[in-house]
Amino acid sequence: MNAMMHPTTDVMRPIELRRPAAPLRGSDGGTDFPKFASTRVSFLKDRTIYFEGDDASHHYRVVSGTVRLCKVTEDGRRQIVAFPTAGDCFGWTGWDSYCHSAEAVTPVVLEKISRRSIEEAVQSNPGLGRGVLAMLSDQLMSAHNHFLLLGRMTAAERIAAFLVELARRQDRLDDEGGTIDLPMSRIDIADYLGLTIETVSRTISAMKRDGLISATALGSIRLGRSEALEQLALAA
Amino acid sequence: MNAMMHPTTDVMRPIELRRPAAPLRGSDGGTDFPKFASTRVSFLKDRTIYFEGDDASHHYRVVSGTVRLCKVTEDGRRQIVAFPTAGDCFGWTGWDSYCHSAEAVTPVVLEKISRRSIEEAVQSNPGLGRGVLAMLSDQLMSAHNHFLLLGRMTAAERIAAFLVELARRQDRLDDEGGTIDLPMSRIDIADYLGLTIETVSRTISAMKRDGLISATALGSIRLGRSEALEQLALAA
DNA sequence: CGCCAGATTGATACACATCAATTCTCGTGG
DNA sequence: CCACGAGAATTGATGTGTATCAATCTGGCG
Repeated sequence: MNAMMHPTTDVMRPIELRRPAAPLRGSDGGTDFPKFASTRVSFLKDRTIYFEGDDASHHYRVVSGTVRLCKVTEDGRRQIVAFPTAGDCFGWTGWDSYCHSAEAVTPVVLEKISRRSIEEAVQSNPGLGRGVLAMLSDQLMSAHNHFLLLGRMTAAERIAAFLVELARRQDRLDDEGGTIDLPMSRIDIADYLGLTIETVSRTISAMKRDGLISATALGSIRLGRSEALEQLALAA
Repeated sequence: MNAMMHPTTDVMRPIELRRPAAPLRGSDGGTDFPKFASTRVSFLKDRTIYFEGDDASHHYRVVSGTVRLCKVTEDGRRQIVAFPTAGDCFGWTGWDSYCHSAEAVTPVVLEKISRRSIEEAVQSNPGLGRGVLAMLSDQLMSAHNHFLLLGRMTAAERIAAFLVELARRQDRLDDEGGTIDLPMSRIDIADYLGLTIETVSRTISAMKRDGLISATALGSIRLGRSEALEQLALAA
């Protein structure tokens, strides 16, 4: 387990498609994060949005698509920290540089907000700060839940928790037999859950055998009796 | 691994020793968290400060001692989320109730700040919000680092990272042969690092054999050649 | 001095990692 | 439209790091 497991290198530089600014947009899904003046940018699948260590000049909000935030050790071990999707924010930091990299899992469209403009806006309008605060609090809480997953849950429980989380975020938890999207690869899932691809694959296969889930195509999964999954995911 | 590992139940109710309020205190260690009007409270070792699910009415700042923040599953598996010490804050949440419990590892003295007073203060003085923001950002970054530890590091690496973290927080990293405090039990360490007591114990013993560390008494450890430890802890 | 919770150490089990083929998927070009 | 190729996913065989079970040891305290 010690040595490198799935080295993931990425030497592609982001390509930014500058679009006309669309300041103070209306409200689409996600949290009630305040609306700042923003620029639209797009990234192709697997392109890097920023690298760990880059100057943390901007904050992002996902308009569409899925992003992955990664930390990588010197010897190539990778841990995915979050999968922001439509409505989610990322790239906020109290430091000068990002402490993880951000990559496009699917083609993505983002709102890019300069750090300075946020700081100025918050300065002049304290109410805005609350939105940022709420966002950070939520992310911290999710992080703490993920601690429990990474530190104390079995492979099956991690997968179940992951699927339930996805279903919830896609509003498909209550749909019986609802089909959820799995936009990311097995490697991404493994690196998010602290497992290997093989274990992820085997566990998903076992769940299919047991009738917990079924799949038509790769990249989507149907939940059969989601209660059983929630049971496994157990939460607190 | 599935079933309960080290069930930890705590049915003690907090005992609060109300002291004269000491509002707007001077600056002692830790981050530059703004000073709000606060009440001093003390807790004996192993007393619970609040339970997960309790009404999140207050925010805390550690004056002295060490606290542990815990999440526990139904079947008794526990994950410690952080060990706040002097200067650190905890208990902030965007929700109505706490999403983890807080317990005194050692006897502790805390500053207790009502949630409302923070919100009012931030409302009237936007500058204060920045301090809270910085605190949350820092905690989120630590959380992401801990992801890497829980998801991708070996037992030896986790212990090394833990000791280096402690040494750094106690400003003993550069002291050659500096002695650091280990105020928490092996169980606490295990539940923080996602291991078992036995593995923690074995790993520490091995490190002693290898001359990485040495110990005079339980509860304190001397680092012999901290570079080797930092090497193991590898970070990003 | 003897008790007892916590820590250490030992023997063994097992969940997941690792190594190694196969088999799918899906984009591409004939 | 189908054959082809390549990367991704699955499946199998085996290894190993850590959990589990079980004593034994240690150190603080009445």
